[in-house]
Amino acid sequence: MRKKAAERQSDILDVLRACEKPMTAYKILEKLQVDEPDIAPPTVYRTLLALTEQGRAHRLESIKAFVSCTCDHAQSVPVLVICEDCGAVDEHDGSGLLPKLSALISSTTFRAKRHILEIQGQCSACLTNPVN
Amino acid sequence: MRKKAAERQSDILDVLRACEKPMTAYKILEKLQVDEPDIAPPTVYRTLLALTEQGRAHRLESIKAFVSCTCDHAQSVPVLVICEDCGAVDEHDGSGLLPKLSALISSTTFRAKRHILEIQGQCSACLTNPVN
DNA sequence: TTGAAAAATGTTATTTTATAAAATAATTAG
DNA sequence: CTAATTATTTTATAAAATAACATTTTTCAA
Repeated sequence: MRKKAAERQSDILDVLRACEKPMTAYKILEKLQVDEPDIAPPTVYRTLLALTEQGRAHRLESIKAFVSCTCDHAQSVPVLVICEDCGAVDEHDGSGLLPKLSALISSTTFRAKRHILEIQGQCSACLTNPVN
Repeated sequence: MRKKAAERQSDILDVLRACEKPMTAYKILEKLQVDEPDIAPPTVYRTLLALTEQGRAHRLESIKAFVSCTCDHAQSVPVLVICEDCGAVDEHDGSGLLPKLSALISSTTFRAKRHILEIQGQCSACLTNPVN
């Protein structure tokens, strides 16, 4: 019995939500394989592609991992703040940056399709409690 | 006879500059192997790490490739604009975005170490001349 | 209905990207 | 010098991603 795409998508979102930290595609695969041992990488990648296109999940390009979206899925400029120490990720809406961003590149009349904004550093918890 | 790190770094920068488009680590490796057939991936990755830490090259996280820096190497916020069609990359200085960016995340007192700003879309040349 | 075409999903195998660990060479302090 | 340290290379493998093909499901015209 095969699953519908929508069901796979919510399965994967459940996995992402169950773990507060970002997960790699292969970590997600492992979790899914507990119940369905025959799932293979392309299934996970295809589903993650659909989820990110819908804005229901985000791909953290700089660390090759995924998180579920915690903001408005329709937002165009997610800003993903990643703690290098504990791995926690916080999401913000960066739409307010768009005017400045387009001003930066306006001279080249570039048509922007996707904005990738990731900030790496230390979160307040890890700054307070350096051992982690 | 082995090469000094500085020499490797300028070799790789030369390779990057010779090709205006971004190059993957393995493409760079191929070019280096023309002259030095025994070079292996770790040498390339180690050198690229040094170059990116110095700000003399940038890693395009969203396309897993590298370009030489064309702006001020000391700048803290490179904005890399990537054309999805022709692959060309343009670099801008995004330091002006810092106030707004930190305002976005100030509530969490996050200590930012690295800003990743990449914009994907179509450059003016590809918009004008759709076939590419 | 039904079965041919299209769309969605699954499977196998491979490619691409990246790094761990061990080996070797160079450098430096005593 | 030469032992200890550091830097670099080499070998091997791990991790991430996708191509190509196979199968199943759905759709919809006849």
